[in-house]
Amino acid sequence: MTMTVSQLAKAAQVTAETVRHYTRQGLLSASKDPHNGYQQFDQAQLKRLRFINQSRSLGFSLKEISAILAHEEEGDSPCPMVRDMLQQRVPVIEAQIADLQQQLERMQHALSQWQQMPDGAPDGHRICHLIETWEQQ
Amino acid sequence: MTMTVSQLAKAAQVTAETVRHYTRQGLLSASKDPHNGYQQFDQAQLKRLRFINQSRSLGFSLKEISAILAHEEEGDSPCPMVRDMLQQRVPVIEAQIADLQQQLERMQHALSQWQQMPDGAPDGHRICHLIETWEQQ
DNA sequence: GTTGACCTATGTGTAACACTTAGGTTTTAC
DNA sequence: GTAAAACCTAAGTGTTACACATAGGTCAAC
Repeated sequence: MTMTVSQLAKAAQVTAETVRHYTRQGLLSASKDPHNGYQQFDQAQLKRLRFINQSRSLGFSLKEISAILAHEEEGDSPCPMVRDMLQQRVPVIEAQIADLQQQLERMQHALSQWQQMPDGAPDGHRICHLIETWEQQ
Repeated sequence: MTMTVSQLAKAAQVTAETVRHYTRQGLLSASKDPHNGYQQFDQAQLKRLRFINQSRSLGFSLKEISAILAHEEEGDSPCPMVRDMLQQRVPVIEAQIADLQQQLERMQHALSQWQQMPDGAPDGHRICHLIETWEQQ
């Protein structure tokens, strides 16, 4: 009932490299086949890996997931922590969206400003006048 | 009329580390004071650094800015290239915004699903039922 | 028995810096 | 006049979550 790296990877829809990475980081644990040194994973590790995937799709970093798993291993319910972490992340993501939207507006603004402007050959004074004479905001 | 690292940094509103980084990456060039080995920057480098800042606020990476500067040093106008690069980036940024918005919705959806759910103590079968029983999409 | 598909460990690369280490230099204040 | 504060150097490490490369050992099938 144990699996190798790539069997576990396939079962959880990730690459073998990802499984190795998580194992190196201590998010998954493996025993070793004494015969050939291959890593062996059991069903509990598959559950763990699926848990990691779910958590990642909620936006948690590997470090945060480590903390959640560690919390649980000490016998505490990580759920209140998880609620908190997710709630705290909401405004962060909202800020990231706002930043990107501003970025997009700057880009579109520049493009429309540039629509009527010629390219201009290099004259030794300017690098690219489109950029240098572009007015922000 | 030459400046040290931190004088240049101050003039362009960046940190001294940033100036050193750009210099190491070849985006800025410096001569050396033979007396003490300090890097010396002239006005052209200040212009270059301001150009880099403008470009970065348009979303160009250092690698792309390198390419723009190299293009210009060969006597070609980088302007057509700059237009192209910016136009190509627009849909990329739009996609990033869409991704983040989906992410935000997943998070908010999870939080509202969890509102009525108890935390649940660890039972050896579940890590955090909030996450494990959470339904995506 | 060899080919192809797997496995191992270790190291490197990605982006754009920030920070640290360990030291030399210059300026300022007392 | 000197000592501290503030600067400078080069080189290396850390950040994120893997992907990829290297050099080799293992296993299943034909």
